[in-house]
Parts: sequence; C-alpha cells; structure tokens
Amino acid sequence: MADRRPELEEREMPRAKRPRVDDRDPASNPYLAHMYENNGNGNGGYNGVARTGLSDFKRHETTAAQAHTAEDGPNNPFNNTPLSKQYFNILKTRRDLPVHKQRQEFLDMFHKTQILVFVGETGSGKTTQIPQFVLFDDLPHFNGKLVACTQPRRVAAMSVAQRVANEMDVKLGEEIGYSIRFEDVTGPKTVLKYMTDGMLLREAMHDHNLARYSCIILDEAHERTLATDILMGLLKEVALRRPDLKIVIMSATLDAQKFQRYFNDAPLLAVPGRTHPVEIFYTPEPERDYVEAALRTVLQIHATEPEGDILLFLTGEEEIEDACRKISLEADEMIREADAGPLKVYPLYGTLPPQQQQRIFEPAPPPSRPGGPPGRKVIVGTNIAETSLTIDGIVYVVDPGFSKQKVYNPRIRVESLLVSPISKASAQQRAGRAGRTRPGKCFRLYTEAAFKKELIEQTYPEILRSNLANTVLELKKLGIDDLTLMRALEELNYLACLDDDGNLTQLGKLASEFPLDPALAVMLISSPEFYCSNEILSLTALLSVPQVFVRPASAKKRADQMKDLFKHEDGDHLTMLNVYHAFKGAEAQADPKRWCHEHFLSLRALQSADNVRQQLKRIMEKSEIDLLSTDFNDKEYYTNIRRALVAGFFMQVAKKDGSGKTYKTVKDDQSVLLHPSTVLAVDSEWVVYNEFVLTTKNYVRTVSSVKPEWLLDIAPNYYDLTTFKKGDVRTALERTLDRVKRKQSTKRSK
DNA sequence: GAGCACTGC
Repeated sequence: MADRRPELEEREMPRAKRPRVDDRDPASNPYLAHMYENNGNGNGGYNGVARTGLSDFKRHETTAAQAHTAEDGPNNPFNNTPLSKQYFNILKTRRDLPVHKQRQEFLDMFHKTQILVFVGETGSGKTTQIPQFVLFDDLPHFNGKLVACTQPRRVAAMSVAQRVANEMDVKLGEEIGYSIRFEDVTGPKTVLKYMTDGMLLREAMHDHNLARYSCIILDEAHERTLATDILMGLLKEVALRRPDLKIVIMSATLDAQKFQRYFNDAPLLAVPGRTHPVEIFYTPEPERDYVEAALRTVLQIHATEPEGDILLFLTGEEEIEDACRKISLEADEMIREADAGPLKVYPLYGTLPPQQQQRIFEPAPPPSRPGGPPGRKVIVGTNIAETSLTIDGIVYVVDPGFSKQKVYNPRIRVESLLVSPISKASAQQRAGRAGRTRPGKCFRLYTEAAFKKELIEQTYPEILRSNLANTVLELKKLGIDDLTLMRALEELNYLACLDDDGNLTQLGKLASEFPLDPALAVMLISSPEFYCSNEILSLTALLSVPQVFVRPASAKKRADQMKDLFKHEDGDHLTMLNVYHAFKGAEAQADPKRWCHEHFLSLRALQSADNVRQQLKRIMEKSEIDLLSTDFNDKEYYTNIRRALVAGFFMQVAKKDGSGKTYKTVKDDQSVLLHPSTVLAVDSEWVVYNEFVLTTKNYVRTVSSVKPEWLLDIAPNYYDLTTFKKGDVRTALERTLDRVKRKQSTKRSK
C-alpha cells in the first residue's frame, strides 16, 4: 500500500547491510552473537533486548520452562520495564487455559517443522496464546521481522490485539499492534501484528515473499474466507522459496486434516476447548414451515425449560422482524394465561444500527414475582450471531438449518441471495453458541438423517482451495468449461485486464492495485480520458459502500421526497453524485449527523464512502493517474461522467424491449425491469446498470441512461458488429452506426 | 412500485 511504503523501506534498508542470518542455528550465527554481547549499546540491537529475559534464548530452541521464567518477570522481557500487578493477575488466568498445558508440545513441533496445523476448539485460548508462544521462540525482533496473525474480521483483529497487549503489559500499537483497512496501529517496535486476512493478501501483492515476516499464523482457517483460502495457496508456494518462514494454520474444527493434506502432511496438534456440553435434539419428521416450527420451539422452551436465554437463527431482516412481533404477542398471552415468565425479544442483523445491535447485551428480565417462572431474553438473528457476535448467557439455540447465501448462476451470470441449507460446520458452530457459559441445548429443526446426509461438510467449494491455473488447465483438458471461471476470464479479457493468452495486461496490473471490482477499477483508471476523474473517484467510492439512501417503512413518502431533492434526470449515478457533493458542502458538514437524518441519508455509508475515496485517491496519485474535472458550467460536465461509466460497465447495458417497461440485457438477453427505486424515467432507450438483483422479478438497479453511439465508440471490441450476436441489439447498433456515418459524411460534404 | 445474509481490501 502506498502509505505503508516508508516504513517498509526503513525496515529493509539496514537489514540489507547485515550479514546473512542462518535462522536454524542462531548460536553459530555471528550476527546474533554480536547482538547478545552488545547489551543494547545501540549497535544494531533492538531496544535493550540483551538486557531482558530473552537474551539467552536461542531462536527455535527454547523451552516452555524458559518462557515461563521470562514471563514471571519481574521485568517485561520485551521492553525491560517492570511488570504491573494486573499483568500477574492475567498471567494466572492465562496459565489455566487449555493450550497452556501443551506449550512444550507445541514448541517441539514448531521447532521440527516449517508448517504446522493447530486445532483448538473454542475456549482453548489459541488466538491469544499461540502467537505469544511463537513470539517467545521465534524472537522476530532479533531479525528485524514480525509475527503476523490473521483474522477474517476487523473487529476480531482489533479486540484480540488489545487483549494480547494487556496480557503482555504493553501499549497497543507498540510491541503488539493491529492492521486493518483504514487503520494501522503498529510502530517500529511492533513484534506481533494481528491483521485481517485481506490485509495480508494486499501486502503479499507487493511483497511476494512476505519478507517482513518470520512467522505467519492463519487463524480461523476453517471459516474458509476467500482471502484465507488464497493465502493458503500463496503460503504453500512462499514456504518453498523461504525455508526460514514458519507457518501455523489454526482451525477450530477437526477436519483440519484437509489442511494437513494440503500442506504435504504437515504435523497436527490438537488442544481441547473449554466449552460446556450441548445436547442436540432433532425433529423426528421434517418440518414444512421452518419459521412456524421455530416460533413454536422458542415458546415451548420458554414454557418448560429452566432459566437461560434463547438464540434463534433466521435468514433475513423481514423474517426476523416478523418473528419478533409474533413471539412477543404469543409470549404476552402466555404470561396472561399460563403464568409464564417475562420474555424480551431482540432482533439482530447486520443492517441494524449499532445502538440497536448493542441492546442484545441487556440482561434478561427478572421474574415478575419472587420465586416465579424465570424471565428470559430471546435473540432472533441472522448468521451474524454465528461468528461475528458472541452473546454470553445463551443456553438454548434453535436452528432451523437455513441461511441466505450468495449463489452465482453462471448460465445467466446472475448473483443472487437464496435461502439455502447451512453446512455441517455451520450447524456445529450454531450449536456451540449454547455452551459458552454452561451446559446447553440445541434444537435442530431438521431430522438427524438430514443432518448426516443432506448437509454438506463445508460451505465453500473445493475450487477455492486449489491452484486455479492448474484447475483451469485440468478442466479444459477434461473438456469441461467451468462456467464461473471461464466467464470471469472472459470478462477480464473484455475489460482488457487479461490479454488473449490470459496474461495480465498493463491495465490489469494497474486495476489490481485498487481494492475494487475490476469494472469499477477500469472505469476509474479510464476516467481521465473523459475529463472527470475527480467525479468518477467519488462515484466509485459511493458504489463500493452500502446504500446511502435510507427509506424506513414508517416514512417512505418523506424519504422519497428528500431523495427527489438530489434527483438528476439522467440517472441514479448522477443522483448519488449530487448527494455526495451536497454532503461535502458547508451546510451538511456543519452538522453531518443532523443533515443526514433530515435528508434520509445514511451517515455511516457517506462517511465510509469518504474513507474509501481517500484511499483510492492515494492509489491514483501513486499510480500517477490524473485527477481532473470538466468545468462545471460546461454543457459536457454530466455527459462526460456518463461516458466514463460506459468505460467500465459496457457489459452491463440493457436496451428497452418494444414499447413496454421491459428491458433486455445486452450480455445475455435477459428480460429485466428498472428497479422501482430508480430516478430514471422509463423512456430511456439504453441504460447502463450497476447491479442485477433477482427477487420477485428481475431488476437492474442503480441505472443511468446512455447513448448507443457511446457503446460503439468506447467499447468497440465488445460491440464489434461483425461478430456481435444477431438480434435486436445488433440491429439497433447497426442503425446507430449508419446514422453516425451519414452525419459524418454530410458534415464532410458541407 | 421494491426489500440487502455475512465478511474483506
């Protein structure tokens, strides 16, 4: 990343002058010996290392007992300052954690092997303790390197880093830091860095050998995020080039054998967790209506089970709000008629404002009279409650077995959200939520046979775990054109990011610098040609964040009126740009919170767009892409912006079909309607769209009107009329071409 | 005249 550069150079330069370090035999290493002797005299040593409890540690030869002694103080082995009372208090609890018993076993394995798989169930302490075990043995600061520990989520990276900083009695951002998008809390002293997996992946783009790191710990590998999967593929190759790099793959589930196999039978260490047993119940017969069955189960738990809160998993906002209403109603009746305890119901989903999300942590209501039936809280949530948010006090989990998942249909090239059965791994994760504080129960609203036979093991497809190039080749050899992959390659080829041989082009290289979808990146990179890169920069940021328009069910009309204030008749893109410009205006900036509220706009989304814009701007400056604007009074101001849209989204164009309201997509001839939220009038003949949504009907959303001659002019390869498939679109474009030619010839003859 | 599960750069 651009803003990371200076620090990288500072780290790299002195190292280049140093003698080569043989990591496997530090005792025989003249450089390390030199460090041990010079007690922090400033001769290349790290901050008083030699004076601390680590000075006689031999890298990759340490023992648990040695680390134990160093941890006992009295001074902090990493900065030689006296350790606090709080430190010793935490130390005691840390030594009770299950992983602690196997510290020596871990070290033995860590010494012997380059790659190691570590399985620790929830509550084992793996995320906080293993990186510290590594730190005391890998001693990254002796080599001017770092230990990295990746997390799939930003909040986890931040909160775990804070926790470990407390455990090690250091200030966050010094010896222990974290790095997430838009936030780098690390410094020159940092030895252990928690970071998001995506962040490490970005760094790897510029540092192919991950040279800054002496050890990389991939945590929560079982979650199989795209970034973790790609990192695993990458690390497998980096390991060959860098025999000195240690790698630890950490996972929560026992099918970690898959990871072992992937890393050439890497050794595995498993540590039990500290969770309470969860009893699983299945329904004897399949349920026809899972929402109805879920409500029944929740109410039955409330009526018959002892004290303890309930967590119900449903699939989306509407379903959850509806269920909350029904549960509250039924519970009131139970209280009146059957002397049931009070029941509080809380919804929980991602788009819920943070304050409302926080309400789930309110304590359960007390019994309505002393000695009466227990009060309870019920949380009805999406799978955000599966991994992202942990709620203590949950004793009962109700799992209907469904979640909304992104499904890509390569045939019609549409991505949509579908309610689908969850995987076994998810089901286990959900059940585990019942046993965090005491033994719990999980009610699965499907049969045991269905769990065993119908649920897939893991949610992510195998393809993400394989070397893609190889997979493509194999698929081709087998005569199978994997549609998803082939279409992706084809699109990148049309966007001129890949050449006809599948190699990365200059444009492709540049596009990969941006944390954006390729079409957005290409639009942004091309925008100076249309004299509007400042505006496209804003628009790109806006298109990369959640919806800026807020439309609460209680005030739809007023929200729409406010939106009309920003309306631009040429489409939603320009309307969004108007919003952004107004938001950056003096009036709005005086009190952004109030202004957004009054105008039914999401402050969070706009601030986030601002953040993204700044980041993209830095990358543009670094890549020397000009930032320019057409004069606002020029009549081409808005036209230029719409033309720039076509440079990235020429494949997402729809043409009006006959005289009605339907449109046909250029790409696949799909019938679509303009989404009702659009500001565009239906008389636009050609539109460019940002998104295809499949709900009750096929819609294109965030649309702007464009002219057919722009398509021919800006994307001639895609709209090559000699090869373009026959049909309505081609006929219309041919007519356009004739008209343009006629105009040119009449001009010439004049 | 509609509805967006969840992450991440």
